Amino acid sequence: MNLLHKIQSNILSILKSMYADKAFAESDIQISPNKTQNKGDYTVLIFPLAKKAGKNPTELGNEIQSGLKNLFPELGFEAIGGFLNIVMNDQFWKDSLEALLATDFQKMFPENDKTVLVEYASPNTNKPLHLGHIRNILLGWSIYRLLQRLGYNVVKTQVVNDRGIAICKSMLAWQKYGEGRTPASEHVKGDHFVGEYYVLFESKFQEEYKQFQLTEEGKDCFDQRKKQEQSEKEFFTEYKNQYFNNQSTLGREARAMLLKWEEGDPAVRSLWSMMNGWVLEGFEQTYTNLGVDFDKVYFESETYMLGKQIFLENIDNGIFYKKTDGSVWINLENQGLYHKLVLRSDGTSVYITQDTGMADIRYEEYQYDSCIYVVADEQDYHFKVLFEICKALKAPYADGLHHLSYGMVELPSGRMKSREGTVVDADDLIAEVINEATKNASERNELIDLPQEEQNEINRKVGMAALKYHIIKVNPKKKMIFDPKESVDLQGHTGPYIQNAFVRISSVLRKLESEVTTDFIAYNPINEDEKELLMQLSAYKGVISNAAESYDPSVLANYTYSLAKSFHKFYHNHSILKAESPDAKSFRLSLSKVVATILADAMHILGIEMPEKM
RNA sequence: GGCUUCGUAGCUCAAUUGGAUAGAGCAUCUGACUACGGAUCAGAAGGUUGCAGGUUCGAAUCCUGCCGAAGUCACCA
Repeated sequence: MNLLHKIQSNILSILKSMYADKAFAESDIQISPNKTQNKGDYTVLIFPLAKKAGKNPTELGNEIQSGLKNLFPELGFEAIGGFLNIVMNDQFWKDSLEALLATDFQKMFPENDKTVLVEYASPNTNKPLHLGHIRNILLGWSIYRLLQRLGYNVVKTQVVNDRGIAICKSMLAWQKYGEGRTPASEHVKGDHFVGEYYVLFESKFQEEYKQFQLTEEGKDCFDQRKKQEQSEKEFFTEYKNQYFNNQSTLGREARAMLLKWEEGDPAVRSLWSMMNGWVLEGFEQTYTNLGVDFDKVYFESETYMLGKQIFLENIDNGIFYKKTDGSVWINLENQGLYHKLVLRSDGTSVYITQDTGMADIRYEEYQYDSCIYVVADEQDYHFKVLFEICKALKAPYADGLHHLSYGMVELPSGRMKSREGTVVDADDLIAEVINEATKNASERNELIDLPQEEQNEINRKVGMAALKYHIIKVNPKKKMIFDPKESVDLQGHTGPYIQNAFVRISSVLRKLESEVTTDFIAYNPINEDEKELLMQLSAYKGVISNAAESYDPSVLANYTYSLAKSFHKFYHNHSILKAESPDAKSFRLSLSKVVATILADAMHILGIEMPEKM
């Protein structure tokens, strides 16, 4: 048993013997690292215990202290106010290091037979991926790795929105103006190629709309429908969707195409599958660059009609109700929500219909215990409704559904808007950070002797670490302000800073002629920097479970930085290879090895690779 | 307007889930390579944790009320 744990259970026995009637439990006794200037490595919080015992904290602290002094004469204790500080001895630190050396971090947690689905990415096939997708993807990926580490069987899925009016817009634009061009003929990545036609459609539509505004019809429209005090500009901005749906030629053509698609028209279907193929190929390349993949991909074109049946079957039993116009609803007022439409009056489905059906077929396929939807917080309400619907249906998976809601990514100038062209493209960003890393590498001379291919690989790892770490270090719940300038930073609280700690250790280990041994019995005293490292290393397991259980990879990211920081400090203050004694050398080498192992492991969970040199 | 979330250094983020003197990085200023990699280290400066109450041994964290920001409340996705 670990010494800390032993102290904890002895405090419990002391309390039990003194206050037999109070029912103390081990969980009442909180021991945390001491971060103050006061003497002591760890601190026992006396206040909660004093409250339960009905005793003055100072007195109780002294009582516990004298009890522990007898049991652990080799340790130091100091009771200050409501805190009891403990000074560990060198043996404790050496035992900690040996325990760490013996740990297989891959197997810290026992396997369990539970299955978790993680849904992330989920793009539309009319535009390339952007910065928002990157945050989503990095979150999904690290949650997958975290839960996997906790012993779950994790299935990575995405739902591709590959149908609907938006998709038809780019198809129509290509048909009208594409002149047979392809991604191959233009040497453009498929998703960007199709995205250009989506943008082209929008601009052609805007042209048409502007023309319309100058016609008699347009002017009449403004005069008849404008609200009081509304300017022409304001009116037409607001009226745009109505114009698209009721008057626009392009709008009519796009809707006609959607209708043909739904009827299964062979020409439209083949155009559709060709263009979607281009986009998906482009996505695949971006996923590869981001280092992520999926076990199962669902296409909305195959699932959008699901769910309808479920609602129709549950009208008679009163879960859903039908209005006179034929639309189907559910009343969620008792859950603090509103009435929600689940089927249109014409019998077609809405988004929530499809999501309900999706939850169902996935359950049939995987019998999952839990399903995590990684989706931005603008859809919080949607998921509340969805989960309540599943509960109302008494679905066996209803209690396992979880929305991992994350804040949207904004630029220093505000929210990204495709109309204003302020969307940060994923591929561009990736290229930029790698470029920046390459530029930086060429300014120093560490890689100069390596083959070009190897240099490229290292620069890629460093650039991607900068980008990924910059995003994943922020608490998912919070919206984040993404400054492109800061994202390519390679110094300070960044991914490359952490990689550099690993690189330094790798470099030290390379210089070593013999194996690292664990002969450090005679090493003392353990210095403060070493203690600091050992405390952090011992906390690793707790950090992992904390991050996984709160669905928050940023916990792990920040831990990794703090560990790297402690290492840099240690490295600066103490010589490893030229340590004062063989035992000191072997202690520091062992310590460094564990630091490298944990840094690499933690970063791996976050989807960040470690180079040996940089 | 209803509901939800968020306001911490000039900027971007932390704070062991209610614990001791609120910590990092960037930017600014100063110092450290004849040390195992300076993408590093040490230091200075920077704060009424939006405001006002309350709860208690103790509050950035919990409660109430204001102020401010964002999201959402579609027969959109």
